This record gives sequence, C-alpha cells and structure tokens, in this order.
Amino acid sequence: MTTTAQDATGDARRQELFRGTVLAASRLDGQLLAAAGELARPAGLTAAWWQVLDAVLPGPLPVAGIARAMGVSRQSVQRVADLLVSHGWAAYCTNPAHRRAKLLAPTAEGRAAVARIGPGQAAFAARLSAAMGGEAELAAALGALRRLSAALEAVHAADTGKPLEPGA
Amino acid sequence: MTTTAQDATGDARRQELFRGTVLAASRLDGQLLAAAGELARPAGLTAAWWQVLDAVLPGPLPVAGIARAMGVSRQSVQRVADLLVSHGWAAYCTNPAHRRAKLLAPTAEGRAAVARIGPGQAAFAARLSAAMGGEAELAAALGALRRLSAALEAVHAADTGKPLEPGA
DNA sequence: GTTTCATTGACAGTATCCTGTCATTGGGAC
DNA sequence: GTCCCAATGACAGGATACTGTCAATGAAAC
Repeated sequence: MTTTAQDATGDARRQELFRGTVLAASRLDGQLLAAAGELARPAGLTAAWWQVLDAVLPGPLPVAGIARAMGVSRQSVQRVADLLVSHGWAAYCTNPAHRRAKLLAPTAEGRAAVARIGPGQAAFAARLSAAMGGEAELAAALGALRRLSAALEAVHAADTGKPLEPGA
Repeated sequence: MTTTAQDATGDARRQELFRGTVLAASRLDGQLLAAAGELARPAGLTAAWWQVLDAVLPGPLPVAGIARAMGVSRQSVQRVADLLVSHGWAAYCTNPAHRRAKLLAPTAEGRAAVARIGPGQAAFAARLSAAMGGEAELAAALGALRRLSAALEAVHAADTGKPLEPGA
C-alpha cells in the first residue's frame, strides 16, 4: 500500500482525483440521462424505457439478461419491462430454454418508436461530436469511461472476489 | 446539419457512439456511487450525504448553492441537508445576506465523520489509480469526463439558450 | 432418481432524485 | 416608495433503482 507518512501528499492528490471523478461522473450521467430523455420523449418513451427497448432490438432477451447487459439490477429492468409490455411497446415470448424466464421482445410499435428517435439522436450525436472537437475525441472519451469502469470493476473484484454488478 | 443521405453511415456511427456513452456513463456512475457508499458506510454516511457534507467543508453554503455546485436539484440537496442536520452531522446557520436561505455548515461530528472516511478513500483512490495504470491516466479520464460534461452543456445551451442544470 | 444449487421472477421496503406548485424573501425597475 | 421579478425554501407527487426475501424453475452433482 502507498499509505505511508511520506506519501501523504500523494494520498491527498489521489483523494481529490477520486472525489472529482465521483462528482464528474454523477453530473455526466445526469446530463446524458436528461439528454436521452428529451430525445426519447417525442416518441412517448423515457430514457430508461429506451435503454431497455434498445437492448432487445437485436434479439429477445430475458429480463435478467438485459439487467446483466446494462449493469443494473433485475428488478429495475423488470419494472420497466412490465411497463413497456403494458404500453404495447414490447411483449413477452415463451422461452424454450426456461419456462419462467420469458423473453422480452419489441413489438412493431416498439421498433417504430425507437426508429422515430433515430433522426433526433443522430442530430444530437453529431452536435455532441462537434462540441467535443470531433468523432475521435468523442470516441476517446467513451474509451476513458470504459477504462474507468473496468478499473473500478478490477479493484472491486480484488477486494471481494465478486463482480460489482448490483443485485448479483 | 450532417444528416444527409450521403452521411447515413456517419450518423449511424455517431448514434452508436452516443448510445455507448449513455450506457457507459450510467454504469460508471453506478459503480462509483456503490464504491463511495462502501467507503462512507463505516462512518455512518451514505454516498449522497458524504457529497453534501463534503461540499460545505470549505465553508458554509445555502442549500441552493450546494445544489448548483453539484449540478442537482435544490430539493435533493434540501432533503439530504435536513437529514444531515437531524443526525447532527451538520447545522443551519443564519445567513446575514438572506433571512430564509440559511447556511449549511458541518458540525464537529460531521467533520470527524468525513475525516474517518479519509484513509479508506485514500487507499481506494490509490488502488483505482493503479488499476488505471497510473495517476496520469486517472487524471486523463477525469479530464475526459469533464470535457464530455462541458460539451453536453454547450450543446444544450445552443439548443435552448438555457443552462442544463436541473431545477434551474 | 434424488438432492443440491444457481437462476429467475415476484413482492415489499427504502433511497435518491426529479417536476410542479406555492408562499416568502430580497433586490432592482419604475 | 411601490411594484415586479428572481431566488429560496416547503410541500406534494412521481420516476428510477437498490436491497432483502421468497417461491418456482432448470441444471448439475451424487
């Protein structure tokens, strides 16, 4: 460990770095959630609904599988999935591999709703890319996000030997 | 706008970039919140409480001011601030400049609680820094977070002419 | 075939944060 | 001095997500 008397200033510097990261990530998530919400609203969706619906566009998935893919708890996805189904955006299909774990699949209306978001999303993504100074910079920022996630995952795994995923 | 027929693949690429960013930011925020929560728990604090308490360590601030500094709504901070006061971690002081807008200040117990988190935070920050490959890499990632936030802010401001802060 | 365990869904409870609305306060416009 | 507006706090309501717990299901161990 580096927590020696000689390294007190290093500790303080890293603490500040960590606190700044927590703050920045919280702010960024809030901003992106708000932006996604505004993009999805004209289609009658919320940001969370969009995320779940988008996750099953490539193919049907069980609720728990969606949760794993998104890194959130099963219950959160379950709630949104039930809402999507009750609104007709998605439907549960029988799962040949598991009787209880029904597969969530988008309906035609669901696909149409996501498609309606497309143009606005493309325009916003283009503006964001431009504001970042180019696609390369945006891609680099995304890479940084993922490296941070991976590092956190690694640290947590080293601590507990368990993955960080909630509800796991 | 770049949304021409010729740039359809560019649109798709940027859309994917944007979706990936939303997903990664959400995941990262969740991970950092969980990590901060674990660090704060031994001191009897939650991640949200810690954030608010930490914001007033340098000096007393009104609730609305804390909210602005954190980029969240006044109501969220108000709720946490009331809880902090009711638990004795912080106290409201009279504000000479505004009778209603009392200033939130940490109590001695509050400062002690934050201080108790310090060592764990330093150790975790050191491990995170190591997992990122060094402090420089961690600092670079933080820079990327902030650039993304600033770009989102700029795009939103260009859209509405208003800052993105919630509850504003 | 039976037992055991992990996965999944369902439900209750809680934490966090947002929007909308209203009265109070303070400062600037007139 | 009066009026209007922005900022603030208080309150109600809703959205999102996590933990804990339980029963049902499927698969693996024996």
